[in-house]
Amino acid sequence: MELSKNYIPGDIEARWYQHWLSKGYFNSTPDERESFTVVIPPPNVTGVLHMGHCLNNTIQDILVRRARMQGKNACWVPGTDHASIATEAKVVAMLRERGIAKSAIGRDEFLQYAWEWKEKYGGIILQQLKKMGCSLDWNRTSFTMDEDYYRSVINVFVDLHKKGWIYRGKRMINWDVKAKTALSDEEVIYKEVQSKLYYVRYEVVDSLELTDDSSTKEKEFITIATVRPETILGDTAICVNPNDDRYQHLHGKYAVVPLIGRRIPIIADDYVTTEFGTGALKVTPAHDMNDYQLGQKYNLEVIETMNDDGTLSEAAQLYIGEDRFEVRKKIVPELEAKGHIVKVEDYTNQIGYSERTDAVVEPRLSLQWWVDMKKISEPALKAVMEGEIEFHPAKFKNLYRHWMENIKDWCISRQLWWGHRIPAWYAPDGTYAVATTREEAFENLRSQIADLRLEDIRQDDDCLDTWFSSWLWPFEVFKGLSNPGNAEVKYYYPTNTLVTAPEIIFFWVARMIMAGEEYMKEIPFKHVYFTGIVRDKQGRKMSKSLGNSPDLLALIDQYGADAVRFGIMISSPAGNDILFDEASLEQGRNFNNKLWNALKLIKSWETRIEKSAQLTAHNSQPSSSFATDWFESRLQQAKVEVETLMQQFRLSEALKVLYSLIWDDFCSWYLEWAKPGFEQPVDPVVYEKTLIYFEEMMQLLHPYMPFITEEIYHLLRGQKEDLCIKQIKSAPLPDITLIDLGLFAQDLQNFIRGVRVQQQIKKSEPVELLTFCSLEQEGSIKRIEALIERQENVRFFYDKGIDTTKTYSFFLKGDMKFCIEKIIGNNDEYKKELEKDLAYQIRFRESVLKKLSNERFVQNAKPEVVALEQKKLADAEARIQNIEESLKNL
RNA sequence: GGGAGCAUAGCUCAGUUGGUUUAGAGCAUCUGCCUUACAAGCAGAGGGUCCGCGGUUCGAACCCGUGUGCUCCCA
Repeated sequence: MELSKNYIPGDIEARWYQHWLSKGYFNSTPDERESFTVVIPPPNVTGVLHMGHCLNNTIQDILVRRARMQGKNACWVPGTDHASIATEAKVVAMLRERGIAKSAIGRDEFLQYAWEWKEKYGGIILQQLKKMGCSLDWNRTSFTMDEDYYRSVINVFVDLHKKGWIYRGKRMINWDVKAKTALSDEEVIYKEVQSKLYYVRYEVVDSLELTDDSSTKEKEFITIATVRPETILGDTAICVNPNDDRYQHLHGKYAVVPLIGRRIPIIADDYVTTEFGTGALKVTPAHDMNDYQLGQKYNLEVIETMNDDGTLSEAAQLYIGEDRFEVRKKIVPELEAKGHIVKVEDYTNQIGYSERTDAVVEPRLSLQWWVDMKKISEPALKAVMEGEIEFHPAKFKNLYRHWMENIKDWCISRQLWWGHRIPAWYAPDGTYAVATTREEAFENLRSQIADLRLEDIRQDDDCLDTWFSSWLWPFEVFKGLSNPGNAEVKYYYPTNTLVTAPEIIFFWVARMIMAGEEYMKEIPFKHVYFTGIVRDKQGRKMSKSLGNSPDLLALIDQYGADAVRFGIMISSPAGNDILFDEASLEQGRNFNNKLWNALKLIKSWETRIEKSAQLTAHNSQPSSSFATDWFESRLQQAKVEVETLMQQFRLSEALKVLYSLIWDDFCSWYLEWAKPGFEQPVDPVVYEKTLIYFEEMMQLLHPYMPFITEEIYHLLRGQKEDLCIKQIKSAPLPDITLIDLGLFAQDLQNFIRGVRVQQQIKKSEPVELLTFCSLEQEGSIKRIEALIERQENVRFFYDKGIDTTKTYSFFLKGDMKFCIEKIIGNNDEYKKELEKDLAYQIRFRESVLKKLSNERFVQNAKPEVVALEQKKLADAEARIQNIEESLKNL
């Protein structure tokens, strides 16, 4: 079969993925083997594959494929997340395009459209994962709104409510006026914006009563600074710092709210900073987080001046029904006209925007459902701090602890329809019951309300935060809650490793641990591997709005999935952000090509295997025997290194080890050493061993680059079994002496090549290598002599002696010395070089001498360290002596 | 304002309990080569105030303090 000039990934990748699927390699059923379970962080049904998924899922696939090759029963569960807010937004937008308003069609019809949308687009991302080669068990594909899953979410709500851990409360929340929904703190993005700071003066009066004293004395004013003048209408106090001398005399007095004339108390609290603005703060408890707290403390009136869509309510008295930002524009001139504006300054501040709709977030009081986190979080903190669950890298433990120790209650209601509807039913008088069914809730309510009819009760319109369903993911994908104690959940849970982004350590990781502890009485996973955030070349986070996120499928088409996987892994240390650069994909493609060409070389040997008896006496060929023995040890060494690095989750470094093993050790050194001479036959032993080495390297590389490795494995010789499931054998201990001898051979060859370049000696011109060493050393050199002689076109001479009238280039290794006579070339340049080296060596010797003559060093340092310094000294002295000799002869 | 992390070659990063480190790798750069697997390649070369300052130590990229810069989280 003719192999193409370069590796072409397209067809090969599609073919192998189909083959693996048809063989069912990715499907897992419980058996007697050790399980290795990974659940995918369920991507949004709205999503398409982006670089973050690529990184995250490549890592999971590497772990899963390796586990599968190590004899474990690997099970990687795919699935998607219903993504309440994002999906609802997509469906609303789709309906709007068709001229349909969500409010016009009602809940049931809306949900029909939503399900349609989900069926049509929800699986796209999973299809894309196949392109990347992800070895997921597709029979297990789950969705957070599957029937059983849905019921489990509801049951958890009912259960936590029964335990008293879920409550209903009016709280200041982040309100998205566009989506008309509450947002969690994490869904708010703060941006720096240019605002105006308005200084507004309020008249001061002595009492709450409307006594007309304006004529008798001069009016007094207090000036506050605000960026939100439209909220003045909801003011219920002015607050100053108790120690602020400017306002001492105003404590206990009242201020008059401009335009509407309401009288509000002037209170003192050290929450107020004297330096900011005028040192006087207007307090609007219904529309500011901090003001709300002040309001609670001083029992202030709460006036909600805003509707859920950001327009002003009747309670505002003015501008009713107009948008908050319109009102801001209008109220300023009116205040100005009435003499209330003192001055206006430019001001830069942080304003919260909705992550989903980009609307300015409005702090708003709302009746929401909450989980009391203090009760449920304790075991989850312990599990991580005591190391039952390991974080990689461990630095995220600190972050986790800080959050868990300062945990706030979790607002779990969302004013949306797409999701798990809150199982609470209300009687007309507002009494409510939480239950799994309407009937159950009705029974409960009827015991409290005499003449209640079933049709009178109404279910809560809101649905639950998406994270309230995904925190059950690691066990509910095995129906751990809907079918408790079933064989699958027993076998697969706890899962082994979770791979996710540090951004969702609180939303998801922490909460999964809580749910696992609460409902399975066991941690959900043993290891959490945090990937970095994928950024662009300039370090900006990849986002749709910046348009800096490359089209992953196009990249796969261009470079191949293996190259993309390589590119993203080679520069991706755990927990560090990765700066995505297409150059690394190119490196991946080049690596593919290197592998392909090594394959071509070895295939070309197939027809040249020497079958006659004279060559089968393998031992009579010391050079190829050395090459195979050396590489065997080198391969074993790398295998051990890879195993160690993988265990530490240092996947990027393990890949670097393999890259260097294959490119440098195998292609650059081994193949050159083992290569037969021009038109020479191939030693069958060398050929056989080369195949074994190549196969083993493909096996080690397979988790990273599954497609090309499988392809090469099959092309090397007609294999019946697939690499995908071939079990990795543990490596015997490598022979370090052999590895060192190989390194020495490489150094020596590099020296010869350097001399050739420097002296402009052509490769075709033979060179004499004068060798000075002991008899014992000569034994070792003999092992590498032939291959160096052939590859570098040199001849070794052991007893020729040196002609002291000539100059030489030399190479020292311990007390061995190798010389090549200087034939031509610029003597001045060579002299300069030698002098530079001499100066360096002398300085180096001095520094070592200084150390060794320091008594305290010799006394305190470990003997090995001292011995090492002594060896350094000896080496330096030998070098100096040789350089001086050479200089003398110049 | 509170907390955390990071700073090593042009870029991305290794550097394990302080001693083969007057510091490594990959990529990029420069020079020479279409050499019988590979120019998506081969052979060579250059490139560093280990962020600044101070301390501990016989010895510091590494430990301690401090300053600066960047990033993130919380408010």
